Amino acid sequence: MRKAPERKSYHHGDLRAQILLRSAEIIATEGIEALSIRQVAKSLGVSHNAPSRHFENRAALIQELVLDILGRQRQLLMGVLELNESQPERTRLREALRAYLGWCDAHPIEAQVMHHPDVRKMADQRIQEAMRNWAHTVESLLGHGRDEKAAISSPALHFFTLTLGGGAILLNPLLRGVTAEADGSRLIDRLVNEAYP
Amino acid sequence: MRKAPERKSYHHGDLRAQILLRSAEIIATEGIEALSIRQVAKSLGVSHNAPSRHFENRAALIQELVLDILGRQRQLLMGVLELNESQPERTRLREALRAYLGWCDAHPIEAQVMHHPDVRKMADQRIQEAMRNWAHTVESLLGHGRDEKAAISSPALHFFTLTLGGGAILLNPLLRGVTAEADGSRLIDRLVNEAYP
DNA sequence: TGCTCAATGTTTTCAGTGTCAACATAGCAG
DNA sequence: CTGCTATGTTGACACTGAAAACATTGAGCA
Repeated sequence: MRKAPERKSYHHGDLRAQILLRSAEIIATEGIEALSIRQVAKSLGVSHNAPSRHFENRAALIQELVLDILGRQRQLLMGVLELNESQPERTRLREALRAYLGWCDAHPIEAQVMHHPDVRKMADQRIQEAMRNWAHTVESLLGHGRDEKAAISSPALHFFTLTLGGGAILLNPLLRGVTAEADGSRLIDRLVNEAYP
Repeated sequence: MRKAPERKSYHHGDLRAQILLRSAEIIATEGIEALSIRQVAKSLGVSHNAPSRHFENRAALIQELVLDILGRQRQLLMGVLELNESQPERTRLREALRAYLGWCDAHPIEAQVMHHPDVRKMADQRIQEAMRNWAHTVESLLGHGRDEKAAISSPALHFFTLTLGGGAILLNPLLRGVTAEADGSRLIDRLVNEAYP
């Protein structure tokens, strides 16, 4: 039994997973821009270039993390969908918005990840598909079967506006300062009440 | 007669202004993350460290540019305010939202600047004041005298949500792709109609 | 068993970044 | 004219991501 930080076995065996874990930690605490491949490698006791065997470049690593975050967001929405299945549409939307904003408040940095420049530019197939799934979930929330080709429905579009706008206010200290509403849950209440009164 | 990009006069005389101009160009075309102090210096035919005499660090330079952008956004809103002074409140909000989203569509990168990580963190006095002025303008649009201390009014908060949410959809290729609404002005129409029907 | 080879890590190198400190020049104030 | 200060230059440092060449390992195969 060797000591904890050892791992002198050349082949780490678990490096890819470890990189993802550590990177997720850093993103969640310091934001994407603080994520440095070299630093992650160092903190895992591995050479600075080892990660390149598992992720072609920095963007590829970030993308993997973003996919995970999008997946969890979708899980959240689907949970709300199930919980309020028997409720009227407006109630479902209201609770979904509240849930989303609550999640933003609880995971501020991860919630921002979608809007990060490094991510916004990603044209990758899997990311786009994840986004479409997100939309699909919302349309389900509205009881529509989402037609993949057709433009998004108006209630869903409006719901998107409200989630993204609310999230932006909640998560941007500059914007939030303007509202002069210090308490997070109070701000969320107001946002939700204005959105679906 | 030396070559064209001359200016060998050691003292450039106008460097600060030139830096701001060139930086604004770069930001507007390639985004903030593409802005490199060294590159700007080089393109102005000046040593890599010359800008440091005018801007303490990169953040200080960016801040100056952001202040300018925020100022122009506010001008835009105030223009709408004047144009629709005699209109009912709902019409004014509607036109203000349309103007804002139109501006986002026309200046996509600058419109994003507020949400950039480098900017979001800025706690500087002048930035915060600029944001408050922005809010103040919106409250004026609503005919309220804005009380500096009090929390933002609900219609203004909702207006913020709609602008920021609409902007996010409009400006994020990922999100915009989900709407399956290719045409910008058509998307804006739908957003505005949903927001203030 | 022993060999080979692909997967995985390491080392080295390069170009680019922001920032700091030391130095150079110019132009203005006395 | 003299010096001082604002402004530019040069050089160095510590980072970063990326690519190329090299090393080790273990798994599959003869």
